[in-house]
Amino acid sequence: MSLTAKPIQHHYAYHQIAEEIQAQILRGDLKPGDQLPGEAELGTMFGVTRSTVREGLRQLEADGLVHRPSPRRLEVTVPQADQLTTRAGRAMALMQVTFRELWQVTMVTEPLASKLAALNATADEIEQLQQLHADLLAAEGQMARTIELDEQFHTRIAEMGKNRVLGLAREPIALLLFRGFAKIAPFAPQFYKRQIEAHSNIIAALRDGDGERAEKWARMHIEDFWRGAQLAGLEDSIALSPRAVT
Amino acid sequence: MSLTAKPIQHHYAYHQIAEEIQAQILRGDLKPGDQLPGEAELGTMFGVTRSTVREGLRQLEADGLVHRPSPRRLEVTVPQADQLTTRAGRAMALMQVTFRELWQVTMVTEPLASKLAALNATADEIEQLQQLHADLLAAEGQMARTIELDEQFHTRIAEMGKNRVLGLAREPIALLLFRGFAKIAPFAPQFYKRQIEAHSNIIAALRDGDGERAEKWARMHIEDFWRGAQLAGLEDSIALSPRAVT
DNA sequence: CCTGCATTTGTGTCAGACGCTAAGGGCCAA
DNA sequence: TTGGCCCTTAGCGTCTGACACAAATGCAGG
Repeated sequence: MSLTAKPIQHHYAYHQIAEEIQAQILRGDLKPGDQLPGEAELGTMFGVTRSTVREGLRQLEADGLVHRPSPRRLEVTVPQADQLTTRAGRAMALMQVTFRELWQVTMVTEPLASKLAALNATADEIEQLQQLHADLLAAEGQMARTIELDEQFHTRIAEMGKNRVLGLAREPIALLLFRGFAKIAPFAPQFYKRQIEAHSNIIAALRDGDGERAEKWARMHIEDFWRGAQLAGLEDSIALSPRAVT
Repeated sequence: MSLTAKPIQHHYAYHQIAEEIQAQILRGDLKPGDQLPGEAELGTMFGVTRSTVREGLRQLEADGLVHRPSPRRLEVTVPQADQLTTRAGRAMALMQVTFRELWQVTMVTEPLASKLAALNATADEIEQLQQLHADLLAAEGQMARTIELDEQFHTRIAEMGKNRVLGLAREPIALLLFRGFAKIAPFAPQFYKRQIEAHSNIIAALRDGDGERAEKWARMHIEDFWRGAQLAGLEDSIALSPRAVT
């Protein structure tokens, strides 16, 4: 009944080249930092023209598997998180995801991040977070700045949890959701205060290495956000006009 | 103290072209399904050669913003989830993430998926899930098949939750983690049974629309997985040799 | 009206060329 | 000897022009 028709990809030369180099990177034959031969040389190696090689390279470049520190050097690189973040963010924007969807996921990612941070953060990291919090205090009332610092605060906590998977997964989501604060703030000025209170309590919990408490306050913090969204009537509205992702 | 140096991107022509078209897509001027002009025409429009246009297009193609249904047609498309999944999976593999990292995140995503599924699934969807479960029963002892069906089972549940953000975020993670079952199974043959039990209970909870129970069983299911990983001594081992991601 | 063929159009790839800049090497001075 | 400067040059970004092949189109014939 279900015929899995998988149209064989055309074997375009440029595609094959990208594929081959990618394979060598994933296989470990090429390691991050390694420098690749020049385009001309690659051309002769693969038996194609430089133009063809270049098209393949553009694809690898877009994939984030290689990059050019300078136009002269072409080296292997490990995909950067922010690149994936942008891509995922763009996808979500184009999918027109709602605040509800973003919030539901954030309700589990941020508490987890806080819990992990409480268990793994160094005193030094907590100090830096405290500094960030001080900046937030100083920015009370300035919406754009507040949003930016809030993003940073949460990202920092996620980093402190020492879980790269969580970092990768939550970043684009948090970015989109927190940015929605811009639409919420006008309806709920008191949230500035509640945000500060929550952040303070999270920091305190981190200091005590109290995972549960950190988790709890993070959850309350995100719940607050939802109440704000409800006040603003944004629950099922689209989180972001795609243009803003750029 | 912190100097935010942002290296001005060189304004390579091919890059500008990709950027410009991308902007028009994100802005909504170009909608998914729209067909773009031929390469030659684009060339004259932007005042560059066809080669240059082509390099830009390769980048957009890799970004998943355009694709060719047939070599003759070039149309705008919304990024496909599986494409993002591959990319994220590749990144995690290259980062050499550990089972612990994957598991920690899965411990919150899968229960959430189950809960949402319980609240949003249609009877029809549950029926399909039941079918999948039957296949799993039939595959007892066959590891590769079991892993495949398990992946499908969880992905299906996530879809039933009607949260695209969660779907996007969890897919690459679940893929890597569940694939690790291959290394665990030999140490813990009893997990086949426990898996089936958990899946049965999740389905039952979905039938009753009981979010809490679905969540609880999902959590127990993933916890089981961790016990298996511990038996196999895999907690902090790298989840996957990058090659397997291809 | 539909079918089959011829035509046309656009892609994938090739070959060759040119300006410009960054990388690398040699030279001079400290 | 070592450090800094200049110069050469290799390599990138872009362009021009071309050709084969396949898909889309138009046309003729049944």
